[in-house]
Amino acid sequence: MSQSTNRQVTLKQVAEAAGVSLSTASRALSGKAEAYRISSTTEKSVQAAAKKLQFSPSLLARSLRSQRTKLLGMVLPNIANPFFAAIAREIALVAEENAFSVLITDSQENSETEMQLVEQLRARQIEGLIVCPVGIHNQHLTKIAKQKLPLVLVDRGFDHKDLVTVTSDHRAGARAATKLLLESGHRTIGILQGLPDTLPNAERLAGVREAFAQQNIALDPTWIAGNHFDETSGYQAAGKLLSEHPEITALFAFSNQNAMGALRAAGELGRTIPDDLSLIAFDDHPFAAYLAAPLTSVNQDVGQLGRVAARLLIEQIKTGVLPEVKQHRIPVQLMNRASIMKIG
Amino acid sequence: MSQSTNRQVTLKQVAEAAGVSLSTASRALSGKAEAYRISSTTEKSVQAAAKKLQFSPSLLARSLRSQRTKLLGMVLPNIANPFFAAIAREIALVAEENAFSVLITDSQENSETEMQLVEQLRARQIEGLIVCPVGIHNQHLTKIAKQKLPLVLVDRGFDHKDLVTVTSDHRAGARAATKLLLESGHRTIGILQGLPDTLPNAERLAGVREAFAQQNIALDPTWIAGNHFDETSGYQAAGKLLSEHPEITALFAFSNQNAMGALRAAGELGRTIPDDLSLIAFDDHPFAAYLAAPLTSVNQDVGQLGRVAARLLIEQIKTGVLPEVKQHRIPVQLMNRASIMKIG
DNA sequence: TTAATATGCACAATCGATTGTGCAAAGGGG
DNA sequence: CCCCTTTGCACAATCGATTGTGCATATTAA
Repeated sequence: MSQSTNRQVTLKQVAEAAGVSLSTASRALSGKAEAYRISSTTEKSVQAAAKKLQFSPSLLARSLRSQRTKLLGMVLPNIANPFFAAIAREIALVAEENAFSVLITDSQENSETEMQLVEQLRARQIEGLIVCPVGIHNQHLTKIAKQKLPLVLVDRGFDHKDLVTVTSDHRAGARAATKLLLESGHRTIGILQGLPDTLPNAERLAGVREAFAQQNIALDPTWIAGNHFDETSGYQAAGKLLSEHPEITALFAFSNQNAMGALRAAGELGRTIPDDLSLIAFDDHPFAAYLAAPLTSVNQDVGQLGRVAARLLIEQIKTGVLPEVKQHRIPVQLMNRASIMKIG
Repeated sequence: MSQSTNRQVTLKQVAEAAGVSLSTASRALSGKAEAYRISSTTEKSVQAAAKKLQFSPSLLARSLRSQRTKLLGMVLPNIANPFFAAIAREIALVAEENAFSVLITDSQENSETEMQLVEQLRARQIEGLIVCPVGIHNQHLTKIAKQKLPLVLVDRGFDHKDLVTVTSDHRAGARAATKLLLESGHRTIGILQGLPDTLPNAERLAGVREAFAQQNIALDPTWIAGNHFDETSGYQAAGKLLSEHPEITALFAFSNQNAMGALRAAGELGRTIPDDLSLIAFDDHPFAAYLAAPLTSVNQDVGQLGRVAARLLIEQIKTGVLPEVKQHRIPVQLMNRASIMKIG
């Protein structure tokens, strides 16, 4: 007897099968029998009917009535990027534990698209929103926050005190990485930066500058190149820096994709790592240890990044109030492998 | 004048602001003015009111009434795996183009979890479902299909004629990879397999056997080891094979994670690639070209995998009928790099 | 035996939209 | 000038659940 009903089983059918009213059926199934004085006989017969009919309540209807969708929205610049994918995963898992579902969307690193996606998600009555912003504009996000929709920013934040934000400690990471290069004797260091004007990029640059300042060494602004966190930018910036400044002995890539581009450029220019060129990167990567020169990198704790963000959001939804601490910095870890050579 | 209303703007408010009834407002905003003989004066005043109030219709209410949620469900074994993340991305983008949103969930490679997630998604009244099955059980999926919920399987399918499935041509890929090893002179080849009893694994094994048979060479079953597509399985299987069969000159890893494990094991056993050991892997990877020995691999077309699946699903939803062709095989590509050494 | 309380459940409103139908007022033909 | 058609819009049901309230019947107390 295979049942191939297309149509959903509704509460009404369950109620009829059990010979009770809609309201009684609803209460019997949602554990409110006692509170509404439904006899346990009735309660059980409703439950039996529900089981027999394989009743599964429409979350759509429930959400409309209760004004609670148990839906979370998420906007990422690129789902396929392992870094964001890992964050998405943690968030999805924490959400699942709390009976939330997650609508995951991809802004394609485009601020316009990001805004549209945010609006679409709002139209779906999400209860909370997690965004890894492209990082250029933020009016649409402050607007969301003003309208009291719980919001958490991850990875890329803004210099905005009221927005709940979870980021890695970009500055400390960049400082540590730069310090390592300087202590290894490097004096001319090329910086492959990501998207300018974003907070992570600015903070990483600040970290670099701090490390230089601490050692009383000058940082030449022309050693900085790049305009995106992607492979192409890394490739072009590395090519430019290495040809314009042959004296460069080390590169600091601001993302693992930038590092990939640098590897490609270095290969084409005949410079092998670490012998002819040292390389350090922000963002660890599963394969980093197996590269021709195992890549020394600043490891972001993506798991923690995602979990903290998810918890902050869900807490906000449950309590209805903003967390006291708005800015959360997750420590990073320097993975010292073998892509840096001591010189001098 | 910053408006910080928490409450949603509803159609009712728009109707009142424009001085018309709910039904008129609805029709004026959904382009049905002409069909229902709403004067263009009225139409415009409603639209103006909607704009002024920043009205955005509740998709929840609309969905309940129209029985169309514009929601897709997706279940992946591991969102953080770049392979699945890339598929997810393509699907999300195609969905977006067609005004669908996607609920993405993570089964954690667990068949039980997968079934639960499928049920949860159904409760949300999704209009279609894409699953990359863990691959062990399929009753819950055939049941879905029987109930006429559009369903597409990606990557891992089942030997089930009625389920719409999009997979890489595992068999041809494995055959090509094996053929390459054999033609390079390797005769003792270790196979690092993935999850046994799954279709991709079975098909890849079949491809391996075909290649051996074509060259009239015997394949010793004890050369096959491994029980998962993850790094640990690759590590353990490689360790086992290399110690039990020191005569092995080449490994064929059935996933890039298996390959990572193999790299680790080989490193610990002091065998360098490709000099002391050749390696080929299923699944390309962004970093594969930069490994110590640039990894020769069978490249799956993840973009195509995702796009074809998404289109098949949406087509199914729109037309209401199953596609004529149910089994779709996406060609794979052999990326010949430098992890294989010719011998003999 | 009667009034007061407790028990058990149904009625109906509601969430926010969509849509079939009905009823006025305006316009046109004879 | 009257009847009929068209124009323009409102009323009310509906999707599938949740929930406040009200009304019987059963039980207990006096």
